Amino acid sequence: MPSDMPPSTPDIAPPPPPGEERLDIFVRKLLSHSSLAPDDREVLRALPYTPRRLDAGDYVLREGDRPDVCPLLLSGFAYRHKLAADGGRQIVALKIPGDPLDLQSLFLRVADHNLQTLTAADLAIVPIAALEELVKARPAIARALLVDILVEASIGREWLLNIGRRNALARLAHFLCELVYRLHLTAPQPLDMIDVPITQEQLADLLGLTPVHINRTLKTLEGAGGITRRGRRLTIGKVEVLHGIADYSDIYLHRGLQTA
Amino acid sequence: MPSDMPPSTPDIAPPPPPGEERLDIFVRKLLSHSSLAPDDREVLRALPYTPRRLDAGDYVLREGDRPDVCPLLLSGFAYRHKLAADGGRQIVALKIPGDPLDLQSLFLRVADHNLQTLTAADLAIVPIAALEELVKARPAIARALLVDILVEASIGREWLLNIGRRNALARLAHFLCELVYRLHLTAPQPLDMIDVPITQEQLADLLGLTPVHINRTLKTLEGAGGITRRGRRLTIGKVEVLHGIADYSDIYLHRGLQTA
DNA sequence: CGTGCGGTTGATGTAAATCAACCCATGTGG
DNA sequence: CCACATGGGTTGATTTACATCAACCGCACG
Repeated sequence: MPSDMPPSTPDIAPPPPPGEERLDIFVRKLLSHSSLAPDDREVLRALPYTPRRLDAGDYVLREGDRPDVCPLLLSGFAYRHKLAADGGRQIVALKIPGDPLDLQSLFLRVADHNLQTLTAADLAIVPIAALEELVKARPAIARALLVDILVEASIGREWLLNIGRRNALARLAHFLCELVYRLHLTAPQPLDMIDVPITQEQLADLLGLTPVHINRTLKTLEGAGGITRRGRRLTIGKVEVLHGIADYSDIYLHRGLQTA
Repeated sequence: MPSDMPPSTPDIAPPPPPGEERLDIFVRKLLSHSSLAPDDREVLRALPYTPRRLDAGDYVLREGDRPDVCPLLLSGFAYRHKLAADGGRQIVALKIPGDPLDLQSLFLRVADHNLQTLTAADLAIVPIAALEELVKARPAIARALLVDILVEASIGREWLLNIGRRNALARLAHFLCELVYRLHLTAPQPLDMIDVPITQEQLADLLGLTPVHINRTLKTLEGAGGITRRGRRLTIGKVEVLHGIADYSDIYLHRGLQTA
């Protein structure tokens, strides 16, 4: 049953790094917006956890759950989503490698949304007690985790603008831009040709559109040179092109040591 | 210049309570989602602040600002908004009496959105130092403030669902429902006939629609019995009607002592 | 007593939804 | 190894919810 080649969605996750450095990507994510002293980083990397491998589409958390652990996303993608009464679905957040998946459950009793993997994914399940201890003992770490929460909220506000006020083409380009920039946060090397392992239906749920319309919009975006597609594979081409179409500015990501 | 009768928008704010109990509504807001010991409440109520009266439409904060104080909203309404390149505007949060307006600036250096009053409003400007001291000395207060941030984020996710996946009528009804419930948090008495002091253009920017379409949607919502209008005055009638139209559930508000 | 902002209304336009096929790759079971 | 099922993806025809454009109205206030 545990297979390195998950069936449906192509596994874009890089192979899990060897040995004891697996939480490093999480630390790098925090460093993208907060500064942490070397010993703080060390303590974070030494957090106890149990690894967990999920297939594409597995649920991490369901609305109404009362979770008691804190999962970190080490590889693969995941997303939060909510359902309307008529069956409509809205993806309200996309999580990438390095992101903590459920900090809020440390403080809110019941989950207000669903959390599902987009691709096969590796999680690190951290016991809450360990995290709480760190938060108590290490103000800088507590602050970094809080900033991470605030940045996710800021991204949510930008999504509201995107969905509420931009047309399909700009919406799509904006999302792809954001994806490039966010992936760049934990991957210092230049990221030009990014493979986006997302289905057209998922893109639709993410952007408040229809799969059919996503299909057509992808085509015109390809015509404009922003992306290239071969079969089911969507890769980002010229980020500058997306920029122009998307009216993109990344201050809302609060990159760099933006901590006040 | 300081006048008790602001010019343009009708002042829905109740007259500021007398004497030293002005921060009480802020404490009640926190108590709506967190439990605080009597002495914690007392300390909060005793926070130092300078009162500030704003007219409708005044800016509290602009995108790019580096604020160094923490304003609380004691009376009146305010909202956060972001602008698109084509001039489109999206309101991304509505703040009601009792809400802290800018906790995030304690932790993020630059503001990622604009913050503007909707009506005339009374603020309490709390020096950051005082708040930081409380947060350090009182874990329960720190936790309550964090939960407040998390609940706002949860509301933002619900707005994404609302704007991304519901039609104009449901969207409008959902927003009005939320408003009733949130006002109820700090006002224990039953709230049936609520006056909503919001312009149709602002409603449009809030829901990702056009003023014209808001106008027509209001008319059909009135026809359905959800609201009543006399001239420029919009008041909420039957909340149950709105419920039915809006597909509303309030778990996302995390009411009650939901702290984990 | 104008002036202006916000509201109202109708006519028209259009971006995106819906409906309905059909295609193609992959996986599966006979 | 083929038959078939399945889940995306693609494409065209049609519909529709909402936007846009353009008046006009009416209260508030200066």
